[in-house]
Amino acid sequence: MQSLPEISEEPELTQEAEAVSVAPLSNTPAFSPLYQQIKGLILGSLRSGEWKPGEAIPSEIELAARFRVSQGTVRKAIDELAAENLLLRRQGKGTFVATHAEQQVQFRFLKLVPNSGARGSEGPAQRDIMDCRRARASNDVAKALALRTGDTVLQARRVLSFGGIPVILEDIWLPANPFKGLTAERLASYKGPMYALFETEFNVRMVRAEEKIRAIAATESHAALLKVTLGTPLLSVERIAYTYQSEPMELRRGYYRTDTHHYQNDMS
Amino acid sequence: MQSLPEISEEPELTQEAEAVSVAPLSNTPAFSPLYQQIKGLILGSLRSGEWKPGEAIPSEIELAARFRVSQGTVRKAIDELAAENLLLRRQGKGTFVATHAEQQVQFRFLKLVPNSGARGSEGPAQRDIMDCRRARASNDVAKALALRTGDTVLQARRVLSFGGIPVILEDIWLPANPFKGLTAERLASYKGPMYALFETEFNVRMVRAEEKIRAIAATESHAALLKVTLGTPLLSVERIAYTYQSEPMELRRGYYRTDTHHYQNDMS
DNA sequence: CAGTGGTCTAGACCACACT
DNA sequence: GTGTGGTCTAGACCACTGC
Repeated sequence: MQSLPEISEEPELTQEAEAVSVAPLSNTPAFSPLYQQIKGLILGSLRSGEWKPGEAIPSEIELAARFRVSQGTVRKAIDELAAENLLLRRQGKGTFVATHAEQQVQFRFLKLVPNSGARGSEGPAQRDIMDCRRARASNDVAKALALRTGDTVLQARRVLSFGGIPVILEDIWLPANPFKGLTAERLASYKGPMYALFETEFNVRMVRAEEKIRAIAATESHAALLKVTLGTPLLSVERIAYTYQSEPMELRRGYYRTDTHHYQNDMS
Repeated sequence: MQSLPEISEEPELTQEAEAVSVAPLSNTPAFSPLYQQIKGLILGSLRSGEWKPGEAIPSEIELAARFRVSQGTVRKAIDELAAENLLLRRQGKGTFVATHAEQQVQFRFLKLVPNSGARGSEGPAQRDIMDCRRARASNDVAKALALRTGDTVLQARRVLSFGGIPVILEDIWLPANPFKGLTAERLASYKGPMYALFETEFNVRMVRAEEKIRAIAATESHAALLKVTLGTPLLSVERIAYTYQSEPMELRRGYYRTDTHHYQNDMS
């Protein structure tokens, strides 16, 4: 493993640099390229909030000087972070911390689109918060959020409507601690994606998500809120969203009507 | 736009090289970096079958010499093709044309996994071909496959079972021409993924796929073949698979039971 | 104009696989 | 050892943005 050069002028980074570069050069069981170590340092600055979502990070040349590596090495680290949608490169302007509060990526984790229509061709969604209260984590909720059964969680329920038609019913669970002070009123009054609110108000940025999809029959409460008949087939979408690295920060159980919309998944 | 150097020793490539490099250097409306042009040339060789799935392509040094560019430029072109799962890099061995006939990517486009069990923990799938015949393309089938209504297509139906339980019912449509000679017997006797058979027998490699997912109620024929009761909610998965570039080559309508399995989608 | 990211090159060296 | 891909560097130049 190559060692990062010592960075005595950057006291807040020295510790991290030492933490990732310890092993000698040859025959190391876990070889880690320099650019991966740089990537880890940048990730650390993102996690610590040194650069906030939407802001520009230092230029490649500055970062190369700070870490005492070549610009090409910094570039490769940034390339990977940009490929993971954590950073956004803009030629001539700089490199920016990605955010959910952008038009182009309004619904980065919502794959439901109108049937045979261009995405978002029907105007913004109407969001109706039905409920938001503190509760105790059940077994499965605790497991999904890496909490202990009985820990306090925030639980919310909302309906998303498009063109006046209710299409999505969502139950949302959040760990209480990072989201202290979140209320139904705050949720209801916020215009824009919920994940953007999480960023600006609670400094929580969702970076990755896993979804498990099943087909179920609408129960009475589903039917009432989505205005369908009892037993209508619905998509059940269970999503766990993660922050930087792999800390689960949200559990969301969605129920989607698929008469006017469908779940779109492109693979390559 | 930069020009590719002339390659007089490579007659089969000269034409393509000229085709992609015409404009002068400055103020070009459509600037295309050299590595993108190289990527296009490599893609052309893949499409033409110069290198077959599973084979190694020439080394970076050889390709750099052939295209008269530096190794770094070839590397960047290969990097992107590898990121798109068209090539597979193996350190110390070479770069290989990706194939569906590998254990690790057995079901690259099948996202259905057993509930809370490791993927493939239940042994191989049992494939039962129910039908395979020539037919005329209906309106929607023709549109999906970029054919004309009434063109000849091959239509197949099969059931996939895991651990003796039927889980997936699939209707498959293929354009008749590229798959001339495909029979139910050939499908039934082939062990392994269908896409691997397409590669070896028909030189058709599926590279990309789009899926539209809905929840539906099982019809009588669904119920009979999947051994569920009439009206059971099923996932309806309509997939269009594409070959190199963007030619649609397969339409597949799948009906998934989601009692023992679920559709898993990871986003980042 | 200066500053940013983007491309291209050439060379050195490292890690891995096969022989 | 030889050949492959993988990393790192240094420098030159190009394209885009905004002052």
